[in-house]
Amino acid sequence: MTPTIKDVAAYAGFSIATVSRAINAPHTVNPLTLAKVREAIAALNFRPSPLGRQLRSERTRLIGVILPTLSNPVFAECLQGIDELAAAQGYRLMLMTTQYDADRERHAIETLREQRVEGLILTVADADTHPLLDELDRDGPLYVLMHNDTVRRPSVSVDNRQAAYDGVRMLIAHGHRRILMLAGTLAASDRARLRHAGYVQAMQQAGLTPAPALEVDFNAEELAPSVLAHLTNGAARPTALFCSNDLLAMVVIRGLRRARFQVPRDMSILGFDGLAMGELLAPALASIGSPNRDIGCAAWERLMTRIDSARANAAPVQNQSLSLTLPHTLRTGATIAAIAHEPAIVNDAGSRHDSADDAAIHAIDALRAR
Amino acid sequence: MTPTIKDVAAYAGFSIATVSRAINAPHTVNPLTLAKVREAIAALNFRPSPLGRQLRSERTRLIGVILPTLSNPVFAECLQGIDELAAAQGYRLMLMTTQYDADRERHAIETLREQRVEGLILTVADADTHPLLDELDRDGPLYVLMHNDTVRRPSVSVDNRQAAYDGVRMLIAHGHRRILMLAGTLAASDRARLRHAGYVQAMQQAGLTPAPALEVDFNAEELAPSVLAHLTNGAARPTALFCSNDLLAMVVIRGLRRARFQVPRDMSILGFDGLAMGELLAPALASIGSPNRDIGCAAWERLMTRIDSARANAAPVQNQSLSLTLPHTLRTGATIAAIAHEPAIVNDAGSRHDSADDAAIHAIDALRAR
DNA sequence: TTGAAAGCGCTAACAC
DNA sequence: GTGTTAGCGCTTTCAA
Repeated sequence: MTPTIKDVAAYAGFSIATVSRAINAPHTVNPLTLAKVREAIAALNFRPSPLGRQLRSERTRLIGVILPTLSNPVFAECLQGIDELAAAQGYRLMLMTTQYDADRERHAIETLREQRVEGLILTVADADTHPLLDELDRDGPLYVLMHNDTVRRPSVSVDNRQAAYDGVRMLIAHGHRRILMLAGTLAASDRARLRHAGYVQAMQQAGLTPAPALEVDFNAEELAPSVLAHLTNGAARPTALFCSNDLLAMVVIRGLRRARFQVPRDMSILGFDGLAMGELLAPALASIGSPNRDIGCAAWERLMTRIDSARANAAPVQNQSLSLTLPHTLRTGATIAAIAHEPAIVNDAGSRHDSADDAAIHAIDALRAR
Repeated sequence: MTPTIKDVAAYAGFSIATVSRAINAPHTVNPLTLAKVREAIAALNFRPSPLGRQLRSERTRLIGVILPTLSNPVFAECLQGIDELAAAQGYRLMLMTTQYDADRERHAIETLREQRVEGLILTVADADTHPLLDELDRDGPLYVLMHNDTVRRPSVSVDNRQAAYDGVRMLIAHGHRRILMLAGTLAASDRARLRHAGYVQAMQQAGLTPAPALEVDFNAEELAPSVLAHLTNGAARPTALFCSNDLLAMVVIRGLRRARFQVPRDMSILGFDGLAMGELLAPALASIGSPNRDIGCAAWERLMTRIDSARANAAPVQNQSLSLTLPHTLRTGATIAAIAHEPAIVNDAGSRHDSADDAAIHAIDALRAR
């Protein structure tokens, strides 16, 4: 069916070795021979099978990518970055998604390992306590985590604790004092934990009382009554919500709206992820931005570094820390309103500002200068 | 490094043939032997290399997926559907993106073909006039197109012309008479062409004058002044815009907003794609929905059918048409306002409705009954 | 029931 | 500069 190197050799009248050389080291064969071989290749529309090649050389030029889902643009953006570099460097990508399911994570790793991927780029729910990763450390292919925020393993992410801290400080700078954190059903993830820690830190530092993260069902059409009660009832209701991701923020905004709550007049909202989509909302979603594409690219580069050094010598590169932290951004948006009736807790005891955006910008400047 | 079948054989004290049989046809080996082999496999943490296996059996269980981009959730959703089925059926996916670039399309096909994928699922800019697809028809792997709306090739999509027609009729039913179609920079795609054809048909049928599609730069922060002029100037300005996709619609809404145009009061907007995200906007985006996930799944199933029948006998299945059309939906949203000052052109000369949504629902019923 | 051996497509020694 | 040959990990006759 598909022509093999043998067919080419027969057609050209040379041995398969010569054909192989003509393909892989053209300068070592007679130009005339080369021409004939090339003609044969063209005539037969031959393309070398990577299978035989890989079998021989132990190099597959294959990288596995394991993501929780592609429904969240965060991961799609990462993948986009990875794909760009992979294509440019002649690697192929094998993709599997897990929906955060442990069984599927295991299955994906098994499958990709069977395929002899040279490396793995992945995002898991909780990196620290992940037994599969220990396995990989021992004898699996090299890997780099994306988004998982841990110093214990090779990873690329933003500083989730710091980012959440910055974001919540911004809310506080806008005069908010009753700030609640909302988390998706994946409250157990390392990121969610760290984001909550940042929230707690910012609150305490401002002399405010942090609360446990409120879990919200992501996929529900409406906000659960119990959640809505938390958000809207009584005088002690929060004036601002820190949502652990943008998709969640959008769902919450819709839920509030249906409950006749206006954003940001009745409730300020801060998301996390900095989805491009958020800027198209009205009001534009305020969010802590994570450079998803860059995270993908950085993960790729880390992985390549690891692979190259593993190939060169057995000693892994130890002069760089395992985890790489990329800078986050604070995207001010129109979903945050300043609370006027209480004095804002901002260090620069300067002038009051007219618009929420002005205040936000100053708040950020203050944070950045920190 | 990684254990091979030989290591297992040596460890278990049998030949590699027996090990192979123990793995692939357990019932043909002595239970005692089987147990020993399995023990060896477990002890060495052996997993058969698909490379050797594929080399032998000519089956890679590998499917290539080629998409323009993952930044548009439309494609991410398709991929999600494909991935689900692939995982369930023990296939692996190799992904490449093209950014609609012809060179990259060619390169992707070459690469995947080299990898000996058993099939290809892809979306191209324009399927009808695509030379690479002719090549695939001749001697490439089997393929199925997604989203490309053509009867000439194996494909899965919605009926773009009909969908656009339905959508524009809905706008007309809301009393709009000056309706403009906006297209992204990819106005040359088969889909864009058909959507415009549907628009033209709906307009003409209502005795209105269709206009050429107005091209809008997708990535620009602001709408181009020339575009804005078209949309906002004079008494003849359009009252409704049919955007050839949701992302474009969102960009347009933002641009209009910046120009102090309110949606839907000053301009009604209808998108195309039915992105889940659109429902979270405020106002929720009206859109012609395409079942992206299902399109991915259907493409998968078509491909499997083609592969299976190709394997069974050389004769391809001819009793099903090449292209499969999936039903679209009309998602009414708050971005469409009824125009009160002109009588709505609706067949049911019944009662006037209070809200735009009511009118829309009736309009759809009317269309559906057609 | 098990083993020996051939061969899938290719690369890389080594010989000529 | 070119050919011969071994072997990558596996499946699959064919014999025993």
